[in-house]
Amino acid sequence: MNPFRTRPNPITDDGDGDGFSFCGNCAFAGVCHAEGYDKPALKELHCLVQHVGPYHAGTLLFREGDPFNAIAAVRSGMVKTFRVDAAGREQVLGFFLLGEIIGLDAIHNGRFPCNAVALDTVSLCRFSFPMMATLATRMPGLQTQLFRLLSQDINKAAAMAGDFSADERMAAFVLSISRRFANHGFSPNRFALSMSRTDIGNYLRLAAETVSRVMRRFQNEGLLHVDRREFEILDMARLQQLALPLLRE
Amino acid sequence: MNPFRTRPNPITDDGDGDGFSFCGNCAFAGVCHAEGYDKPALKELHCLVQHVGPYHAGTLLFREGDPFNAIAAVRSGMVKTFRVDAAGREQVLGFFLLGEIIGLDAIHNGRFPCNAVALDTVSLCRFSFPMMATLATRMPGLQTQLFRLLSQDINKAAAMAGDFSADERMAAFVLSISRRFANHGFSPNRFALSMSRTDIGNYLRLAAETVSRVMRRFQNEGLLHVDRREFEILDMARLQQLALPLLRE
DNA sequence: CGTTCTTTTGATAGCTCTCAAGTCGCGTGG
DNA sequence: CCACGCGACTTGAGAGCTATCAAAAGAACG
Repeated sequence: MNPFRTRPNPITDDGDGDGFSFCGNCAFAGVCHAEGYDKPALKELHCLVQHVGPYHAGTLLFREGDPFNAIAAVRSGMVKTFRVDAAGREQVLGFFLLGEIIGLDAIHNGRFPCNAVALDTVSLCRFSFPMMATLATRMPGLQTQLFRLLSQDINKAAAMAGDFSADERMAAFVLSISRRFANHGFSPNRFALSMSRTDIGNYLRLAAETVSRVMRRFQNEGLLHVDRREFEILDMARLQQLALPLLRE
Repeated sequence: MNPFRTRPNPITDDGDGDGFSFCGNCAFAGVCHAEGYDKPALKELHCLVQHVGPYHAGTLLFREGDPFNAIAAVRSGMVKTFRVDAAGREQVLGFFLLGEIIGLDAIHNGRFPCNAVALDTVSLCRFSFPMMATLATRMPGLQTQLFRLLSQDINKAAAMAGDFSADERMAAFVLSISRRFANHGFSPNRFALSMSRTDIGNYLRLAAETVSRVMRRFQNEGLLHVDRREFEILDMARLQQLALPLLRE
């Protein structure tokens, strides 16, 4: 049920004859390059990776309160993490794209503070966190990268906590997705999202109707073109200007 | 100027004949107890501590963009971290009380993403972060605690990012302060804050006037008594109920 | 080709902000 | 000791942004 608890598959090669190739997209790629692919420690890092999935859209990857054993990097697809409050309203904490790390917020209590669901077909790289922490002891670069990733998530969460207008939030959201796609060699101007308007709204703390209205206005003003869940950015500069209060990197 | 960059004082005993006594309030206290006070590694941890301060109210401890060298634990007083956006509006990221760790959000970029100011007379324990990371390599308990503290800050920031009413935010704020004081043996029902209404508003993403109005209503409803900056909680249960959507620990 | 979910669009209400004025506390100086 | 002045805080009135409610249009699914 919970792929973070089980060990469904042994490590499998991606089938392209190079077991390391997929790693170029991973948040730990920098560690690998810094250490050099030939070091024994790096082999250990790869040894504790488990490829899990694919999971189809809607699969619950873990549930709030589940014991925390592992973090995971997205190998393909998109993941949404969220909580449901007593009133039944859903709070989306984050969307996770290729290479991004899920589960860092679970370290604190040893339990996941949120649920995670696959938004489309998702494959993950699962890292046992106790093993990773032990390895980080002998691999300072890995420790540093873990600290950085954790620290980065603090900043991401803090950015969302500011009080910004619907326009600012929407612009920042579209830009953030654009940049994260671009980081992996995809077009920064055209991309498809897997989440619903409701998901976007719950993430941005806006009603789904407001998301729809802001998008409409952005289209009317020539900022972007939206066709269902496919986005095209038409005026990157103005989007950046709008998102300025919210984005800083 | 920036106490996080300089080394004003060598370690000094608190004057009570026990150099470790102040540590009971520190976020790293758990590490010390777990490791045992006699271990050499623990001595090293204490060796990299620098007592800095006191700083008087209003002193800028670091500034957005300053290079990051060290984290710090609050030894006495209260600290506010904040950013100022292009429009000149101040966003308060956090208030730091006795024993709480400042600067974890700076690891990511190697620069402080925010400013920090003393709200009253403040003393700190400064920890060189590079040295601490190195030490964490030989001291798994310290590494674990650092991971935990970072992860905790993600959750704190995420909690602030939800869309909650002014009442919920205010109740959660008062309760949070109360609990943090209580953790150090102070009364959970009576405490004095060092920050202004404006600071509270900028932290809770509310106008200062709204903070004032909510407090007035809380007083009228018998939830608490407020005299200038002194607070007394009169109905803990109802406050907790109000804060429920926001607080979870 | 109907069913269902998502998305859009419109009308209205509500929460909080903004602007403005007044009050209070406190330090300064007469 | 008291008057003054400044900053913090409170209180009120009105506006604005976004949420909510409602309904229709559109895509996806079998």
